[in-house]
Amino acid sequence: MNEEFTIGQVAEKTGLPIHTIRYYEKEGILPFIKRNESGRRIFEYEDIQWINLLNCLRDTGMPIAQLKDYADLTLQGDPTGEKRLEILKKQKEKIEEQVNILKSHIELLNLKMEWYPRLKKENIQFDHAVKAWLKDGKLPPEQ
Amino acid sequence: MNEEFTIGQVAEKTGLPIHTIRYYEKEGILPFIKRNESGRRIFEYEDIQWINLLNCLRDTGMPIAQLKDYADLTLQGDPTGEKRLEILKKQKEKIEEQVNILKSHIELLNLKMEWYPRLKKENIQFDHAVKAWLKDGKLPPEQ
DNA sequence: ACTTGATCTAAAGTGAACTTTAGGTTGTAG
DNA sequence: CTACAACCTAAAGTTCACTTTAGATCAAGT
Repeated sequence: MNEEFTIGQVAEKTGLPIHTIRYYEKEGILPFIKRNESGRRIFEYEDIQWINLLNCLRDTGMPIAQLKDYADLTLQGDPTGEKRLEILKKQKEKIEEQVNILKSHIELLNLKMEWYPRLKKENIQFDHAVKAWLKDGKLPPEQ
Repeated sequence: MNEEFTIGQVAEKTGLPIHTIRYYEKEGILPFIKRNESGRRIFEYEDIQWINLLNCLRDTGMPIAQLKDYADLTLQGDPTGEKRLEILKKQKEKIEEQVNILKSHIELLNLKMEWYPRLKKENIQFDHAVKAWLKDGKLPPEQ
């Protein structure tokens, strides 16, 4: 219980390089980390969870400056919960939208591949005209 | 039909700065753009769709070099459809996972906020111990 | 005590992705 | 015919997010 970790262990668990963890602390987005008597960083399990959240937000394009805002809110404690919730929800919606864009491109590619043999046989291009035929997403019957 | 656009119009429609569009072309990730007699770029509707896909992939962390690979596959035409599909699916799965991570953090925050008044009243910290009680995600009955 | 590996700080360096600058061409409106 | 906005290239500059370097301290094993 209340396990403690060194920076090296945290690097391994989170996939972040040691130097990046120190850099993040300097930027103020790891505001909870304690030190021992000789100045070495001590991480707890919650710090690892926090770093995982940072990783997630970074990987989806949130800049450090915004992470800093989020960290500052978190430092202000529970009363800022609603604001933080808002930020996370917005980010979630943003990346859900990206998922939808990707889905539609995936569908288009699938459609193209389904059409490809037919198009080749009939020597036509998969272009806007063809896409227009495809409103229902099905191949018309072969002539 | 078969509408054509200038770089300025495309910039407006896609949200990318004009200079970035030119930069993207130089990097080889806009391989379909034609020119008029005097060397100006001519964009079609499909080019705008392509840029939207690029934007989506970039916004979710795909580097230019990988976009270049994807563009090269696309240039090779329909036979590389499966490969491209694989790339898009992988990216989609990657960002769906990020959505899940965010969801779990959002839930935790919601939980904290639900608990906050109780914790304050009983003067306890929302910490590991508390989280341990919460396996079922519900508040225990008030004592 | 001595070596070795992990940690520390401060500061300089790097790579990717733009962004700006400089100087030139084009095309439409007055 | 001239102004002026929109376009062009090539090249230098900037920003962000690390990453590396240099030099010091600490902790465990022999």
